[in-house]
Amino acid sequence: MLYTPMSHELLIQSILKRVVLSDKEQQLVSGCLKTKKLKKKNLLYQEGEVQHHLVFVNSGCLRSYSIDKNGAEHILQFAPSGWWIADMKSLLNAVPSSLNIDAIEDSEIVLLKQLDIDNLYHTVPALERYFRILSERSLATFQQRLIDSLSLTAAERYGNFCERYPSLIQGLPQKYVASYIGITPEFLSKMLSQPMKKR
Amino acid sequence: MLYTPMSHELLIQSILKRVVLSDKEQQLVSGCLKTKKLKKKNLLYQEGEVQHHLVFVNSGCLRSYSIDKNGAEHILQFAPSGWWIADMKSLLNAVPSSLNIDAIEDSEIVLLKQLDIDNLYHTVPALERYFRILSERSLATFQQRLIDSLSLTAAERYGNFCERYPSLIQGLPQKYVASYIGITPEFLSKMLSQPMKKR
DNA sequence: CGCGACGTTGATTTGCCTCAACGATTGTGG
DNA sequence: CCACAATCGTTGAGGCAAATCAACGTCGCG
Repeated sequence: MLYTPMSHELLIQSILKRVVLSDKEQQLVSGCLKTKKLKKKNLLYQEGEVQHHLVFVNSGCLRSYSIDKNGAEHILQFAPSGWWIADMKSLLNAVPSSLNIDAIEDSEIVLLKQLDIDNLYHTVPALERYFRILSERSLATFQQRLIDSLSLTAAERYGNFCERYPSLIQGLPQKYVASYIGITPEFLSKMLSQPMKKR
Repeated sequence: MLYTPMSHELLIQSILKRVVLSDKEQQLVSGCLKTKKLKKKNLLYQEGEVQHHLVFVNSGCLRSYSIDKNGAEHILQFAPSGWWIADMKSLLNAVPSSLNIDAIEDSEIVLLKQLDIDNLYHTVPALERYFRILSERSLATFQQRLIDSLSLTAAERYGNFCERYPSLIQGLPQKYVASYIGITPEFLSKMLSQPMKKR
């Protein structure tokens, strides 16, 4: 008798929200998953390593970020509970990543190897639809974010961030928000103390 | 007796490079395609319209761009021959687009309705794999571009652009390159006239 | 030919960064 | 439970990358 471990529940639910999986198919997916705990500030992946896993967040929150030549961090993505995170370039091409991924809170995560995903596409065809949908939606999000970074001021980008991720803001250090919208913590602090300009 | 119009050849080839399609399946896809010619500077989609089509470029070159509140254009994407282009947010959610799409050269394009795509996923399952792969790769590209825009200087971004799209540069007005990498045409001109700093 | 789009150049401005110093808060080990 | 260090946010002075505005030369094209 097979069963699905508790720590895979959230991930399976995420899939079932988008596509239909038989019990058997759920087992096949579940069989490829590895659960892991990650303490706050601990690195999962470091710049220079090849990232072989898609990462699903059960609880807590991760972030991916690059470090520029001056040592400054630039956050590409936050991944709270229920979200996936990965460096797609490294994952797809099996090349060394230029991103770091770490936990910003104590977290429980689920790892899925890219190799296993490619196999699962044959045994669980619906999974291909799931990841197509996910990729498309993620693509839409990154397109929008790039447009914003090209055409909006820092204050407007901050406003957008607050609107789009109101729940993330709670307990998130300001300097992470600054890094995400592409400004320094000092400048964000000054922005917030001023009499809130338009937008 | 069915056959595939010439103007669908390049698109079908693009699919066959990634997945296997039977003759019958090729016909099914081909049956949903609409070819169209677009003269230089002519708009295909305008800000505020809902974009219902994925667009494949047979020849020529298109661009997608937003216009900010000061009237400045910001180019999100170039699409030369063999590339797809669309505003994913508008396409997926059927909401008004914030992007314009126009031709920067006389072009021939092929249109594919989002509704037809969704139907084709049932009759041509391999198509789902094709678009999954495309979305993932596009996602990787946009992730990288966002990292670059967060962590690199204008000169470095220009260098990257030249490395990544050497063939695009030919005949492309400088102001479009400037808009793509997120600077003004004046500043790009000054950068290029100066004794080429590091990188 | 003449007009409009493009690139160039210079003077000036500005949005955001850098560096440095300083409280406040958190958390940690003794 | 306190003392101390580390982390975080704040504030100020000064600096720089890139924008703005304007003028001008050139080229391609109708």
